[in-house]
Amino acid sequence: MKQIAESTVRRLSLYLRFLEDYRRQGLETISSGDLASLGGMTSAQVRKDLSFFGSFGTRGLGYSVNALAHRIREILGLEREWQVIIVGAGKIGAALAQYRAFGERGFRIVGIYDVDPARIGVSLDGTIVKDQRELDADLQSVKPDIVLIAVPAEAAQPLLERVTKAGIRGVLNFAPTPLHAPSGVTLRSVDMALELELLSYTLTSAMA
Amino acid sequence: MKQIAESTVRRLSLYLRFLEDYRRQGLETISSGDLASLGGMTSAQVRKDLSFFGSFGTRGLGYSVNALAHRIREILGLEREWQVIIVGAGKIGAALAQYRAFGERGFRIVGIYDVDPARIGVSLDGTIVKDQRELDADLQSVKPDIVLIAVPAEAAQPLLERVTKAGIRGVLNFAPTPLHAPSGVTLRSVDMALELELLSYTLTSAMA
DNA sequence: GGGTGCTTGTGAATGTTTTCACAACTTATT
DNA sequence: AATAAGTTGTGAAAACATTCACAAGCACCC
Repeated sequence: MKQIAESTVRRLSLYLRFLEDYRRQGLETISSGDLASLGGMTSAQVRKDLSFFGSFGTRGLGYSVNALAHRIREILGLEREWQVIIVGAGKIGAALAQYRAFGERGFRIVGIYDVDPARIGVSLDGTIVKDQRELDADLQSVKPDIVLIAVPAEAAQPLLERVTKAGIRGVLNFAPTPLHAPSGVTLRSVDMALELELLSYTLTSAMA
Repeated sequence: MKQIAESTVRRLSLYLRFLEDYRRQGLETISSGDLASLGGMTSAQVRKDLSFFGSFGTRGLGYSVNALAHRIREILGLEREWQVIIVGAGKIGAALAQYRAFGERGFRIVGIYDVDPARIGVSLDGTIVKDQRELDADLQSVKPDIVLIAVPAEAAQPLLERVTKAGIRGVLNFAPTPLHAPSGVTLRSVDMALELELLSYTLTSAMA
């Protein structure tokens, strides 16, 4: 299949949330215009996004809320469960461990690791923090799908190399530093400081 | 000035980090090629990004590390201090309160608020969590520049309306829900669940 | 069963971002 | 002073993403 733009996939995730809202409200159909006004985009954009994956709607009527939600979940790979481990049990790691939105989407936290003896053994939302020396063995035995990096910036790149050598293919990095992953590994970064800088830029430009 | 693409500004933030690394290493000049290989982009991209804001380099030599870093800090609005408050003192709010990377960039946390009596009065990284009923008064007196939203999803939109009515122009939202801001307000969202879904999509497509 | 109103799906047009490619300029060298 | 090596800045081209605009299709009603 042709390469789909990240912006399209990002919107697909939003559509899914709106569909789930609609379902909770007991509504059975939704139009591209409804989705667009919820998400602040145009209806043409919604239809074009969906058209990359097929034709799911009914002309004159719109989309079946259930059918479209199911199809988007399939596209995004959310019909399965993903095994996730967190490395770093500081404040950010702890926040991730108890983050409800992950579990609701099928991301199951199966392990948390740290190097600090003061953190090892502590329970974070029901999961005991393990010694990071057990990480390699656990990567072999548990074979998680995704690793969340929540360690200090300087420890992030070595950790990335360690987990990719162990066969991990998906990494979400929360350390505020750009990382380089080998090809075949999908790396995304959530950089909160950078987001704040973007805000700073926009506020500064708006004032000038 | 012409509208600058968000992707360009995002890269500018990255360049600034690389420049700071270079400065720490005592290097005085850097080429677009150096910046590009650090950030995984092309040298033409780097030069084009910078060209939107002027000509800062010397042909044959490259860019002065100090001068370029200073200029990017100016562009991003990082030469001043920003007063930031956090609403929501749960795990995410607490993680944000102690996040070192904010302070290093001139974002100063001047208040944290929550509605939960169990959290009010607690010190988070030196700042005492205040009762959210004091928020409106403090917005008037402290006049912070930026609000970080770290409340549950269902409380996020009402809170956004409350702070924008009080004159807040910049908001960074961490609740996993799309928000709608009035025009004139800059809203950005960090949606960790959505990032994981993007990862899920890429991993799923790569397998197929 | 035909008409009306609404909504999709999609080529074409437009707008935006990235990449290319090279003249122009700087420094270093002989 | 002339040459060589290196790097910027930038128009033009290419690639990519969004918006337009409308034929096609479906549901509902009379």
